[in-house]
Order: sequence, then C-alpha cells, then structure tokens
Amino acid sequence: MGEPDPKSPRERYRAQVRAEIKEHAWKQIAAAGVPALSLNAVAKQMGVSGPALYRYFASRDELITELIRDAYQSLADTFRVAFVAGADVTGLAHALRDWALEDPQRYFLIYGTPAPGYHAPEDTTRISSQIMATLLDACAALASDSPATPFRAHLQEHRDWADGHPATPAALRRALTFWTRLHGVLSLELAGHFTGMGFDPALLFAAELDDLLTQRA
Amino acid sequence: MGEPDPKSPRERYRAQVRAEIKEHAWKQIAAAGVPALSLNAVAKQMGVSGPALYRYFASRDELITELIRDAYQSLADTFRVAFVAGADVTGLAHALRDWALEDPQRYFLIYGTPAPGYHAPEDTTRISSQIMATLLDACAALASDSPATPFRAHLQEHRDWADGHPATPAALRRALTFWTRLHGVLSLELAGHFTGMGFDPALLFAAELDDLLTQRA
DNA sequence: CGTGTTCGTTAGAAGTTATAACTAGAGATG
DNA sequence: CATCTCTAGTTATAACTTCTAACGAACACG
Repeated sequence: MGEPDPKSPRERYRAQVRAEIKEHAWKQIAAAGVPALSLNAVAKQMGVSGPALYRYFASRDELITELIRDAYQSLADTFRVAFVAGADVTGLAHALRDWALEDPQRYFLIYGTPAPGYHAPEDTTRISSQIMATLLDACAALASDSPATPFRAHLQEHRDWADGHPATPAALRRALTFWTRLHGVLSLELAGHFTGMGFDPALLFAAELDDLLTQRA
Repeated sequence: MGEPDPKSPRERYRAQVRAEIKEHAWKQIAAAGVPALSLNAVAKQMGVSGPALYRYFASRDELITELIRDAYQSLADTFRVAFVAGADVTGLAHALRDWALEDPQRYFLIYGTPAPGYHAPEDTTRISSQIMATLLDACAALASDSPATPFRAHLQEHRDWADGHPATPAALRRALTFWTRLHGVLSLELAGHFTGMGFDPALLFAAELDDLLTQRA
C-alpha cells in the first residue's frame, strides 16, 4: 500500500533524482541567486525535458522550500559536529563563518531577505531550535562574571525560545548576542558591503567575537 | 536641442509618470517582495497597457536599480535630517529602526540578499558614504575613554572608507560597530526570526545600543 | 508472464520581459 | 495660426517562464 519502503528500487531511484535536481538547483542559486533558479534550466542540464521535474517536486516553491530545509539542516549539523568535537563558542563562530563563506547564497537562503507572506514550515523551526540548542550548550559552558541587566531579566521572563534548556540568563543573553552580532558582520561581508572599504572582514569578525567573549555587561 | 530643460512640460509629465510607476512598484514590493514585482501588473494598475512602461524604464532591472538608489537616498536623508536636528548616536539608531520598520522590504533592498553578479552603480556607493559620513559625525562627538585595540590599529591603517573624515580610530570602530550590530538585530527582527521567541525585539535593540555606547573595548 | 503503477514525453495554457511597427496626439516651430 | 516633428501609447510578436493534461513506454510486482 503506497507505504514508501526506503529500500524499494523505485524509491531509491526517486531519491537519487531528487538529490540530483537539488544539486543542479544549488549550482544555479550559487551562480545567480534564488530568483534566477529555473526549473527548465535544471531539466535541460539533466538532459530531461521540462515538466519531468514535476514528478519530483510539486512546484518551484516546494523545491526552494526543500533547499531552505537542507540549508537549515546543514547549519545545524555543522554546529553539532563542531560542538561534539569539542568546539567552544569561538569554535562555533568560526564554524559558522566557514560555513557561510562556503556558499553565501545558502546562508542568505536562511538569513537573507524574506518573502513578505512566507511562513517557514514547522520542521525548519524545529531545526532552528536545534541550532539554538547547540549554541546554548556552548554558551552555558562560559562563566558569567558580569552583573545582571534589565534585558537579562526580560529574557529570564521570556525564555520559552530556549525550549527547556537550563541556561542562565547570562547564557541566554550571550547566545542571542552571538547570533545577532556575528550575523551582523557576516551578512554585511557576504553581501559585499565591506568591499572597497579597505579593512579585513576576518579581523572585524574576530574583533566582534572577542568583544562578545570579554564583555562585561 | 534635446537638452532636458527641467521645466519642459514633456519632462515634467515624464518625471511624474516615472514617479507614479515607482509608487506602484513600491507597493508591490512591500506586499510580496522584489521577485513579485511585475511591470505588467504595474501597468495594469495604472490603466495602461504593458510595453508603455518601457518608455520610462529600459528594463525591469533598471527600475529596481532606481528603487535601490531611492532607498539609499531615503536612508541618507533620514540620517542627515536626524543629525542636523540634533540627534546623537542614539537618535540615529532609533531613526534607523523607525525607517526600517516603516518599510522592511526597502531596508532589505539595501541590506538584504544580494544578487551574485550585481554591482551597485557608482552613485549608490556615493550615497552610501554619505550615510557613513553622518554616522562618523555622530560617533566623533562621543568621548572614547577606552584603550586601543589591535583592530583599531588595523582600522587606522585602512581608513580610506572614511573618505577623509577626521575621525579617531575609536570613532571609526564605533561607527562600524553601530552598523554591524544594529544591522544584526534589525535584519533578524525584520526577517521575522524573532517571532515566537517571546522577548521584545525593541528591548534587544535598545540593549545592543546601550552595550554599544557603554563599551570598554 | 500479465498487470498496474510510474516515469517521461509532447502539447498547450497562462503568465512574464522585452522588441518592433504603427497611430494618434501633443509640443515646438515657422 | 498652420504645419511639422517627435513622442507616448497602442497592438502584435518572440522568447522565455511555471505548470497542467493526456499519452506512451518502461519497469516492478504478484
């Protein structure tokens, strides 16, 4: 009964073709961005004609949604692998930057311009909280020798996003700061806003990371 | 001879129609994002049929480029007006956030996902440095009671982006931090990454701004 | 070895950007 | 004021896009 046994030869073939489609899609996105992704062009490169792809993805949007999901998963895996390999917050930061530089458009698929009406599917928000969980793990390992702030109190009252993670308010604040500050420098670097300004983006990233770790407030 | 006298009635009409086109384009972008911008739809809304718009913009890309230019100019004006009205760094920060919240897609037109091949036209980089100049003006007014850092030295060696502005290394660093950190929180807020997390994005923005101003390093 | 599911095909509808050729009207000029 | 020119908007068309429908052929399965 239609149950997709993962070992069925048809299912195996299907999964492989889906993967190949996504492969070509990633190349097109890396080359010219999401708006330039064309199902027709992907089909042409695969030596298959047009509507054949609709056997594998119901629509262009579904393909893109799948790529977004994969991007989230890739980042979550990168974080988790780095963390279990012993990386601290600094290690996670460099893992993040390396991952982003590896494919800037993949980063922007997650953190770039959103479509006004778009709502992320349930599972991506789940993966997103996995990412946050790893970050909180790393931040919890840091000592907090700094005084409380009003915003930390606010976070303590609104800590549902930590999803039960036993992090101190200081760790919550640190994780949030990690996220927003590194995203700030990284996204501007990836978008090319620093080109022609002279300084080294890697040094700015490192300086922000250092600030983040040796912070008092 | 063909010289566009700004008072020629034809030129006035032309400028007005161009403005109306851009007006409708902004509405479409605000509603569904840049990819959903359709010249045909704009023409339909204006009660005019399709190719008529090509008298006013050579291509869809040229229209978008013009909108980007206007977005930059709008931000530069907002900053300049706030500064001459006496706003300090805090004032500029809130002017920035208000401006961004007013039309998130306009913000993302500048700081959102870039198209891989795209190079901004010369004048937008000029407007961009006007924005930076205003920010440096405000940062120069702040006292810097903090010790030098290696990155500040690096900035001092690569201060061409300041475009001759007589800012101390501390002010340069402060301007850069203002930019990256506030962009970090703001872009994540505008993209909706904080929705459902519980805390108040405005408080996070204020906390980051406070950190920025009362910073030691 | 049938039998049915599924895959890929071609045809086509509805949309897009953009160009070409034409018409009608407005502005500029004598 | 008459005329001339230039331009704005029109329709037709090409080349693209996503996506649906109907068909044929190949493959897995009982």
